[in-house]
Amino acid sequence: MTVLRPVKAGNAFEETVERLLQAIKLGVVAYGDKLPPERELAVRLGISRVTLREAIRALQDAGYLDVRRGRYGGAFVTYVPPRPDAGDLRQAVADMGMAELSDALTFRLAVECGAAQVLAAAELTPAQREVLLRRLAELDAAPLEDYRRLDTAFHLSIAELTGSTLLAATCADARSRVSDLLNAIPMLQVNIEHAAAQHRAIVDAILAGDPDAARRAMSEHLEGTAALLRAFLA
Amino acid sequence: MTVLRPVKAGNAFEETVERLLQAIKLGVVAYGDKLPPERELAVRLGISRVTLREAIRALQDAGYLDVRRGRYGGAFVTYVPPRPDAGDLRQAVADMGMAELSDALTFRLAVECGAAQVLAAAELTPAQREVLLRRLAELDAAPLEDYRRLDTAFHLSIAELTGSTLLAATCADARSRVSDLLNAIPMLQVNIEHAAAQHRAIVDAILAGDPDAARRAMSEHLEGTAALLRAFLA
DNA sequence: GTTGATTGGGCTAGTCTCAGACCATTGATG
DNA sequence: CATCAATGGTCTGAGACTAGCCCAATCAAC
Repeated sequence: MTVLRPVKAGNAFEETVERLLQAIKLGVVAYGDKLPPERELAVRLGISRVTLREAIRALQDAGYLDVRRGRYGGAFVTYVPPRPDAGDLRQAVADMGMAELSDALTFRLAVECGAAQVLAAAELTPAQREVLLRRLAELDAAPLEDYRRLDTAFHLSIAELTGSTLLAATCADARSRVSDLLNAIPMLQVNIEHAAAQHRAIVDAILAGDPDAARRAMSEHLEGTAALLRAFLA
Repeated sequence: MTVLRPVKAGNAFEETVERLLQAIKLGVVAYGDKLPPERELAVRLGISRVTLREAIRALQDAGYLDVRRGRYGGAFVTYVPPRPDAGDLRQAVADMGMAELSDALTFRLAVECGAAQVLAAAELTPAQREVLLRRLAELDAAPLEDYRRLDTAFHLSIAELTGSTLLAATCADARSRVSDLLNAIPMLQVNIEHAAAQHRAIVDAILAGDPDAARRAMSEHLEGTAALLRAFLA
């Protein structure tokens, strides 16, 4: 009875902290950027300013944000992803539990492959093709410290370009469930080159309008990082 | 910025009504069945009994439930899916909006194809194979009034068998977003036979361990119903 | 019948969340 | 240096939601 699951994950405060953390860790707001003004953000998140402020305060205490008052003030992101470390990885997995990890990886595989397939099956406008190619180029040209963020942006673009906000939100959710783990994997040059070739294959298949190839390329790519994860746990 | 979307869709009461309606319309609790006792259900939904009772009361007033007190009492489902009708369909689409409909169809296509692919790529136990075949057989043998419910059960089984509760919940959500529309499509014998062949193809591909074929079969099946929808709107 | 277990019905005190108003700080601009 | 717009900081009263408790109805079992 998967449908009679909890209606809400936690209280508004916890949910908000989680969501802001997601935005920060996925790099939607990069280091040095600031969040939208409280009044605006509260409306977008569908919560009161009081609750939002409590969440921001918690993230400030935890060292993710630096809040400054006055005009041109705001909540600035101070978080930098930790240096990849196999110990952190084991810790992150332990926090999460193997069952939940497996669930998250399966979930991500399914929704991202689904997004790639759907996008490949759609007729893309020149503007959409351009977005995809630009994200790919940015990722290829990325300095190491921006790699994760731009990789995330690339993957999320595929879902967003399908035009389905539900799918985009689901892919963002799936990604954020494994982001701590991905961030803990040491980035080796050989892996990055391997990933670049896979990214290229995904884009080629989408632009060629080949859903099967797109699915296969995305599947190989994600299985690759899943295998890396398992390798570092063994 | 798809990640800074609302934290919650509505208040607890509305969310609960929606969730119970989902369970009823998807046939998770069939006609004549009763919901779990209030105390138990409230815990499972993560809400207070007061809020749950308000939701049940609303569904009772709307004619979906019949609530009886005392031992062996409970909230019994009285809802029967309306007779398919093209007028209802147009109405349902109008209530929903074309953009949201398109979003929901894309979403469903992506997640269900992803689930089929993942399941085909997994090594299934004999028990899992049996569940899949049983659901298929039940659907083939279904009397017309049970068809929708068993069709839903078949589709959800694919997601559940992947072992990912996240994926199962997402597929249930995707299905429920279009269930009103599916229920409004007149069921012609020729369509049911066509669907049966597609269901068979999906199961065959999964049992054969062929993710590409599974994806393709699911995609064709869902595009078929999507095309039916569009046809009835033209 | 009487009993007892199970289930819905209802009340209360306390916490969480909200909307809205007002205050305090900052810094660009004139 | 004075102004002022933008932004975070704070308070309050109202409503939503919760946990926990007890009451009322029903019906199988004895």
